[in-house]
Amino acid sequence: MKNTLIVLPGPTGVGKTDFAIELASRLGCSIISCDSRQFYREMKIGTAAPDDEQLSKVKHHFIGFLSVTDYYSVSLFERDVMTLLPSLFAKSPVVVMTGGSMLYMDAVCRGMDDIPDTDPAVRLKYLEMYRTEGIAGLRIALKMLDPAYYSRVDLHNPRRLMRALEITESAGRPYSAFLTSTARERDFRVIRAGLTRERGELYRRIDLRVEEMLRKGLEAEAASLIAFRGLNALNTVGYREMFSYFDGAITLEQAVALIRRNTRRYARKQLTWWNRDSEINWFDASDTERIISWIESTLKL
RNA sequence: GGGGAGAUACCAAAGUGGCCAACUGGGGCAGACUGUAAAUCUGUUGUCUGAAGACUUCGUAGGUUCGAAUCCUGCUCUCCCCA
Repeated sequence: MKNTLIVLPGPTGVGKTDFAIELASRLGCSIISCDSRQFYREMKIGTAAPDDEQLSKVKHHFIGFLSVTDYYSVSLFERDVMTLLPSLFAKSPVVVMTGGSMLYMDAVCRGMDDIPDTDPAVRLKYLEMYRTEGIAGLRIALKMLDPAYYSRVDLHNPRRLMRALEITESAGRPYSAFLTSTARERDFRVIRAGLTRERGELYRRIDLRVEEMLRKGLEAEAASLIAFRGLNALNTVGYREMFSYFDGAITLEQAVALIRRNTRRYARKQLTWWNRDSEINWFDASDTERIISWIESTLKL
């Protein structure tokens, strides 16, 4: 049997963690977590990271291996997973990967193009340009430096514009020149079983999970991280809302309502992303046996 | 009991004779996405339609007018003040 990565995408709160543990236990393999916020060890509660009991059942990788102050990125994740996988496949012909970070998942399954690192000073330069000249300034600059990308980028999105500009300037070549839009060859097979649920059911589970986070001490966890609120890792549902509660801008009740709402939105966004991935076979997450039997029969093919 | 204010689409809230199917915000729904991605951004939101367009809306029942969410009258309800 060819080495196979069993990928389980699914919206937040759908029940990926439990299912992945069940599956990996049966297959006797370990789990690669693909959740860009569960990477951080200081953010266990708000990201609903697997707890000690769950972690003791199956070996997990990429849970809590970073500090919020560490720099990390999609391409580093791709590199780290590619480095780790051979050793995992040496122990088992299958490996389970689950999580909610769409781009990170794609990076592992299809690869990211090689794009050079940027000079932080260049990023600051364009951030400053955005502040002083607004989106229009970024557009003018991009139109000049990378007309090809300009013609297809979302011209309303400052992040995308600044990113393209900083790459172009740092590398001395247009950003678009680095984009190949071809999937990278992998020496293992990838099969995808998407976990979803009926929308109302998913929303109910999200609400319950937010309640559980509060019981487990989300407020205290967020409070302990308030000094790091400016870091990217903390620009995360569950923490942002708590910070504005600490600021006195909203009540705790409002913060909780916002966390629920923003989590639902995130779930929808995830579904939108995966919607265009025709290689995902979708299942109702409650159909554990059905999913497992599909995976087992697919592995034999 | 007396006086005043108001009832607008899922919610809030503009509109005070034609440019109104109705500003705007929220929410909902949909979409984009190549190292900030749980981020960042976009569209749409009365009904039917692919669209042009048609049809039904602004508490309710009438009326005035070529024409009403906008003016008049009755009714219902809500809020505030005085008793």
